[in-house]
Amino acid sequence: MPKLVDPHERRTLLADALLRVAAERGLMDVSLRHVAAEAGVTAGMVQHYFRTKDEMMIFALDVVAARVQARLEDDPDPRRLVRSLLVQLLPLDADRELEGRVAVAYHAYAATRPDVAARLRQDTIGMRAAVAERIRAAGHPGPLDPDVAATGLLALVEGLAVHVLGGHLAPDDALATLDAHLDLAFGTPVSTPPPAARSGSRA
Amino acid sequence: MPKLVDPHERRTLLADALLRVAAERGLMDVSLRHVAAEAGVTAGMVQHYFRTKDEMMIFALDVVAARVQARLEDDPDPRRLVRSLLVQLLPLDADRELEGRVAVAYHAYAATRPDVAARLRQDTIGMRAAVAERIRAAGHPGPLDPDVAATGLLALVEGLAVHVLGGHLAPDDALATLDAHLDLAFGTPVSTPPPAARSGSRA
DNA sequence: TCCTTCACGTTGCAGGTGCAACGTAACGGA
DNA sequence: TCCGTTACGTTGCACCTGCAACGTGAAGGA
Repeated sequence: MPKLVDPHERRTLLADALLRVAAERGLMDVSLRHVAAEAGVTAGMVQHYFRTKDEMMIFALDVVAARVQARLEDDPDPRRLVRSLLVQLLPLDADRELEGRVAVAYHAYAATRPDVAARLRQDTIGMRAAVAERIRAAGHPGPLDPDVAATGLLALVEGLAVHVLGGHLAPDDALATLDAHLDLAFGTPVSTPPPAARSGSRA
Repeated sequence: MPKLVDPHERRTLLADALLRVAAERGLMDVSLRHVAAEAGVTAGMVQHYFRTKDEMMIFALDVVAARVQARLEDDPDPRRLVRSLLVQLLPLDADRELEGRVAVAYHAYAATRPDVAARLRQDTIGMRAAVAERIRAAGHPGPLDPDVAATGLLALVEGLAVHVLGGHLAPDDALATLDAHLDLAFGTPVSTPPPAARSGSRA
């Protein structure tokens, strides 16, 4: 065998280019040629590593899912673990913002591609179960059923992410909202720092 | 002047066709020709009523916003009003499911079109202010600051809608989650009906 | 009756799309 | 040294895209 190239590395390189294009110009602008240009390679090479465009899109989704998973460091404290899991789904820094834009784009994309939808669903359901389990493990039952609380937290971060990405909400407010709901989910006393100047009437 | 045609009616007809295409096949499949075919007219007529594709997209967004607004009936009870506002953002029936798919698609689209983003932002901020005001009007302070609660509720329904649309969550569970959080926001006793069989391990 | 004005329909174009087919250079085992 | 395999690069094709340009029929005021 010649050339000895790690295919997975190449595919990951291309997936990164795709994610950059998707985040900056939207999924509608993701084409073989744009991805190739972004990666600095020819369109032919992209075709060499992905037989079809859909295959490339799904691989890119796998890449981000794996990275989110990898960023999770084990924490003995259930609430801290859940919080770190949820916080990294919010677009609080430049990297998460890119991933957030990609996520929104993929949710729209999933509406027409059943296999993409299945992939997203699997991730969501897994996280929900994990969150519910940690809430139960925490021991202090709050006002919410753990399953309801987990469902709510997952949906909440999803919505907060969308609102922050759209510029509807300041990142700090998103974080404060998340923490307040974490308090409720974990049955700890609510300690909402006074919201800065959130009025809603000045726009 | 000949032919006497109501332009707004025609544009709305085309916008409806666009919304159907967007909901069923995704925003990537929204093209002048597809919209025209869905509406049963020629592409030339579409061009006659919208000088550019973007103009058509934004008009369609205005149409749904106006409809959501129009469906709101005044209710003296703050909580009932907020609930009816939020419930209609969930894809609980076929019509709302179409609108939900459109909304997700537009959120992705807004990432690249600043004017679309501005339109969405305006709606979100308006609703947030309205919800916060009603929570305050209700009188029984709950565990959450009204602004935080309003922000949370809006983000929650956004996320719940995404999860229901993706098949990650059953509509009933979404509704139960919303009601539980409404209880918290309005400071009323939590009355979560026992969740049916929400396990998360059966998918 | 004419003739302007509106409401479309038709045609065409330059560019982009996914993808198949084919070419080729280089490495490594035989 | 030969030769098969791998890793690309190149070319081409059928199709779709938004949009401009132009054509046409009818309605209604003059």
